[in-house]
Amino acid sequence: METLAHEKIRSAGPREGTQLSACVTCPHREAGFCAEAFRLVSPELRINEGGPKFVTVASGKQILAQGGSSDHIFVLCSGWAFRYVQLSDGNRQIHKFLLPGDLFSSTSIFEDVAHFSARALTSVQICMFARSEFREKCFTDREFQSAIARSWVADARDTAGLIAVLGRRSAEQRIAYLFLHLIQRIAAHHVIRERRYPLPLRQQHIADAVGLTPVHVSRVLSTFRERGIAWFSDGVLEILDFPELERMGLL
Amino acid sequence: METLAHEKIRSAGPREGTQLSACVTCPHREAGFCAEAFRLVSPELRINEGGPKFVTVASGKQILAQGGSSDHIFVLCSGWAFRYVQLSDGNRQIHKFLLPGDLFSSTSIFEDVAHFSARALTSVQICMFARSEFREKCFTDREFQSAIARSWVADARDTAGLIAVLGRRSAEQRIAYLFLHLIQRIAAHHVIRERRYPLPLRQQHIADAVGLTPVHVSRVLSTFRERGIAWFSDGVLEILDFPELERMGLL
DNA sequence: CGGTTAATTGATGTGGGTCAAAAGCAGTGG
DNA sequence: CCACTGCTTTTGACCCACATCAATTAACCG
Repeated sequence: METLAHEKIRSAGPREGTQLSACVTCPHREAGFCAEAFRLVSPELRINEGGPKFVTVASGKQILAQGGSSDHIFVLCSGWAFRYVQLSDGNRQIHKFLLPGDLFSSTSIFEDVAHFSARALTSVQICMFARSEFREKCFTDREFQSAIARSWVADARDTAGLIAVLGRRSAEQRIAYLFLHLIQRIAAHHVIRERRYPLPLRQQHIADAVGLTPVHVSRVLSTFRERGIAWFSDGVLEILDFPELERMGLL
Repeated sequence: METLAHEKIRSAGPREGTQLSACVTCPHREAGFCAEAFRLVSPELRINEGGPKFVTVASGKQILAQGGSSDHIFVLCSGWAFRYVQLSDGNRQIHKFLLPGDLFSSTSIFEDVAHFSARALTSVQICMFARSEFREKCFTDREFQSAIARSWVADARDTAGLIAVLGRRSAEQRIAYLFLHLIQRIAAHHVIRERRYPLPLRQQHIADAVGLTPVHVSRVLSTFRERGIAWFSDGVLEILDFPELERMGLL
C-alpha cells in the first residue's frame, strides 16, 4: 500500500506561482485546467496557516486506499486519475475518471473513511484541504455549497448512467458510452482540434471501467477501427464517425 | 405516462394523526417506519401554509418520470418503491429500492429535473416538501444538513458497490449481494424474526436491479433453494444459510 | 370457468471469458 | 548498436454463463 503518506508533501508558495509551475510539470500541459481546480475551492480557503498543500504523485501510484481515512479533501490540479473499488478476488471496478479540477470525491467532505481507492493515471498534482475547513465553508458560504451540490448532482447522474450501462448494454455500447462520456468532459475544458482527444488510458483501464476483459476491449476497438467509427491508440482517441458512436453509446 | 399529476393529492391534517393513519393503510403495516420518514425532514418544516402534502400511490404506478421536473422533494412514508433509468430500447435498470423513511433522491434538493424515474412497488404513501424550503434549511440548519449528508454518503457507497457488482460479479453473486444489501436496510428499521424478511419484489424487479433476465433469476433462485441457502417467494425472503450467502455476496 | 400475470423448465444460441502464443515497443544496460 | 526485459496489444481456439425462445404450470380474479 503505497499511498500518499509515502509521497513528498510540500507547502504551497504563493498561489499563482505554484499553480502555474504545477502546470508546467504536468505531462499534458493542461495549463487551462489548473484555474478550474480552484474555481471550486475558492481563493481565500486556507489550511491551518500556510495555505493548501500540494502533492505530486507519479503515474500509476495509488493515492487513496479504500477503508483508509484522511482528514483532507483532495482536488486534482493536473493530470488524470481514477477512483475504483477493490474486489476481494483482486479485480477492480473503476467508477470514475478524474480530470483536473475534480474533487476526488464530493462525499469525502462528510465521510472520513473512503469507500473507494484512487490511483494516478498520469503523473498528477493534487491539492489538499483540511476537511474541517471545507465543511465549515459548506455551512457558511452559499456559493460554495452550490458548487459542491453541482458536483454532487453531476456525479449522481453519471453514476446512474454507468449502472444502466453495466446492467443492460453490450460490450460495444459500453465502450461507446465511455468514450462519449469522457469526450464530453474533456471538451468542457479543452478546445479540441479535429476530433482528437487526449485519453491517457490503457485498454486495461477501459476494461476495468466498463466491466469487460482487456482482450475483449481490444477486439471491440479493432472493429471500431475497421468500421471507421473511432481510432484509439497511444492515449489518443480520434472520432471518425460521431453519429454512429453516439447511436451506439446513447442510453 | 401516469405520474403523480394524475394522483389524488390532499393536504395533510394534523401531523401525528395523518402519519399514523397512513401507516394503518400501508399494506405492510410498517408503523415504525413512518417516524423514520420524518426524522430526516424535522417537524417544523412546512410547505406554504398548510404543512407538507401527502399522496397515496397505488402499487405499480409511476411516481416520477425521468426528465420531468417538480419543485417538490419526495419522502417515502410507507410501502416500497424503486428508482430506475429508462433505456431507449425499453429496458430499465433499477438503481435503488426505496424503503419508508428514504428521500426519493437526495440530489433532488439541488436539481429540478430528475435524472431517473420512480415507481411504486407496493401501495405507497409519499410526503412532499417544497424544494425551496428544503434547500433553505440546508443552509441554515446544521443538523439538517448533516442528515442530508449522511443519506448522500450512504447513497454514494451503495452506488459504488452496485457498479462493482454489475461490472464484475456472476449472476448468483449479484443476487446474493442484492439480498444482503436489502436485508441490511430492512433490519435497520425492523425487528426480524427467524430470518424471514418482507421483500415485496417480483423476479422481474430483481432482474432489473442486477442486470439479468427474469428467466435466469428464476434459475438462480431455484439453485439457492436446492442448496439450502435462501428461499424467496411471494414477497418473503427466508435466509437458510447466511454465511454461505454472505460468502457469495461479499464484495 | 376463461383470462391474465408470474414462475418454472427445457432446448438452443451467442457474447464475451479464458488460455495461450506472438508481435510490437519502450526502456535498460552492456 | 544490439540483446534483453517487461508491458501492452493483437489474434486464434475453445468454452461457458447467460440470453433467447417457447411451452407448461400455478396462482389469482372477475
